[in-house]
Amino acid sequence: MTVTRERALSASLEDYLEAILNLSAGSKVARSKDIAEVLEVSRSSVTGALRTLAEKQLVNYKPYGFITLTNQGWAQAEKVVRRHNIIKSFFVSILGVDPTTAGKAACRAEHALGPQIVNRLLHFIEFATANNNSGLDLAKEFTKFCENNFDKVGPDAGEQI
Amino acid sequence: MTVTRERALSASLEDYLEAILNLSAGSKVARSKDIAEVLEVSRSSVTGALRTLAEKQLVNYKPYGFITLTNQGWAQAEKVVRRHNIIKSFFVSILGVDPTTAGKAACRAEHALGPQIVNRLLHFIEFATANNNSGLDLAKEFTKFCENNFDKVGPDAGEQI
DNA sequence: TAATATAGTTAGTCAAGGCGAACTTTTCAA
DNA sequence: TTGAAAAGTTCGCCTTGACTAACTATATTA
Repeated sequence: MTVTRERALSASLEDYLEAILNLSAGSKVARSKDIAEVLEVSRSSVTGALRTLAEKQLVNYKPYGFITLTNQGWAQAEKVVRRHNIIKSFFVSILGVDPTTAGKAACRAEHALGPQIVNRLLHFIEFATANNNSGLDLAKEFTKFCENNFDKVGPDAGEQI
Repeated sequence: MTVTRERALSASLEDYLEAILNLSAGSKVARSKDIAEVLEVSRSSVTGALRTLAEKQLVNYKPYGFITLTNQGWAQAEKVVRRHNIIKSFFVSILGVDPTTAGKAACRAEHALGPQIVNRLLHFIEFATANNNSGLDLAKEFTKFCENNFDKVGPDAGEQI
């Protein structure tokens, strides 16, 4: 049996994969320039990352050619996106954080939280939804609780962390 | 008014500060060797980090001398520790994650989650506690929910993220 | 107190991941 | 169809943060 040693991707490379997947989904083709724009990185940095990802067989890439994800790369990218969505969803729908802040935080946290915790977050969302259906809206209760106890002076007043 | 431009600390430097605070709290003095041990890093890396932190006036450091936190460094370190504890606490007491996994994840996530979200997590813990007192034990309910829906085959079976 | 073990530092190296400037390819409009 | 403009690449450089090996300072103990 041939074992391909695949080391865990760095946060940075995961970001590139994620961006490529998102761009591919949107417009069918991921252009180097757009990746740079999305990740707020120079075009030359993108080239470097693409070379690395190609070495790892995660993207099909030849200079001046099209950029596509390999099957392996697609799978990896989907995992990242999935993690991202679960985390963001938790922030928004349970914690009541605004989508923009939640998205940015998810971007960073998606590289920090392992499968067990992400799974638990997912379950928790499901739990809240189930509870919601059976009468208790957890998110709403929490929001009310925050309003009563912390938000008296205004939205998110008194942040001192 | 003199403004000291203090750039945000890198994750790595935050880790050093945190380790120094924890060691100081435990044994009154943080030794270079112990920092290396805690962070699983070479002694020379510690020296390098201490030099950087000293430049930023966050530690009092002279070669071969004692290592202590400045007031500023102490304040920063406490923020990091506070963030860490809130996040870990959420993982353990709400999500029901084991303390070891939770601690490691908190270590990584504490650099990724901003004040708003950490605050919300803290509030959520308080919310759960308040609810707990008034009859509904959220954490217990969630655990039950997980057991009923996901843990049928064993603890954390079916992790596919 | 001298010898040695331990702690700490220095110097040199490396890899990752960024950048800008200059160059090459491709595209598109006149 | 040709010549700019846009897109992409290459090159050289920088920073961060880690490492090892070799050195120096401090502590300990016989």
